[in-house]
Amino acid sequence: MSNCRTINLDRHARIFKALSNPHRLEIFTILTGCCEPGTLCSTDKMLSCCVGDLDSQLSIASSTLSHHLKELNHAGLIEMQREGKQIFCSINPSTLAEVTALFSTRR
Amino acid sequence: MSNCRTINLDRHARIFKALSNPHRLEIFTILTGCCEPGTLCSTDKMLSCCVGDLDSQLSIASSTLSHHLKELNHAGLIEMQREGKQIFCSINPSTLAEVTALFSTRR
DNA sequence: TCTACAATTCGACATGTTTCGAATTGTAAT
DNA sequence: ATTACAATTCGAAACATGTCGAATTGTAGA
Repeated sequence: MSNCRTINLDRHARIFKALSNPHRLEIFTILTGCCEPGTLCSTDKMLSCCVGDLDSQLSIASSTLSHHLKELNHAGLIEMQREGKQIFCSINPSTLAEVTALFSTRR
Repeated sequence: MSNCRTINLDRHARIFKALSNPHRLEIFTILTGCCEPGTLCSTDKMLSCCVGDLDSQLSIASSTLSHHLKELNHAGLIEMQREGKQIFCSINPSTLAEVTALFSTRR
């Protein structure tokens, strides 16, 4: 029988928790380059930007931003890599695909 | 111009917060009748059940369950209606569609 | 090596969340 | 009315989260 429900429950809950804070959701939204549901806008915008770029858009302390980025990263939603003095953030496409699939199977 | 990002941010964050708790996510999963991502399983299962039905599957105090149901309800994810002594819960299809759309527009 | 810039870690505080048991409300049957 | 069942509300305790400023680490250039 085995409960197929409980297997990914904690993992998925962690992903949703990462998206449950308005600032983190905004970061996620900036990085996906997406605006309104139903629209594919800003297709030509950058899909990766450094921590400072995000900092200038968010009106929170940079230490707070750091904290949020770590949460998104630990949830597997974003990737971060250093380039010189800066650290660039981008969406982790496989996690995004996973969450998308999660919803597309529900009615 | 105008920031199209911030409009639904708080609302969507509230929805994700509702899904960020393993127990609430399990309730949501039970009510969608869905199991694993990528599969459309248990198509013939009930998509609505009463609070007691959920209670028997969750090993938490019924007062805690009540609390979680209220959160899901306030986030717009589920609907609840009394039938005699029982209260039946079901997925709110429009919110589910909204969240699904949210992800299907991101790359 | 000094300096400046980019970003993180640390400590502290206020606030919010999860959980329970006990008491309460609402509904229906005896 | 009384009883029994279904579910919620309440109050309290333990725990987690969001936020900041100050101090720290890491990187590159003068």
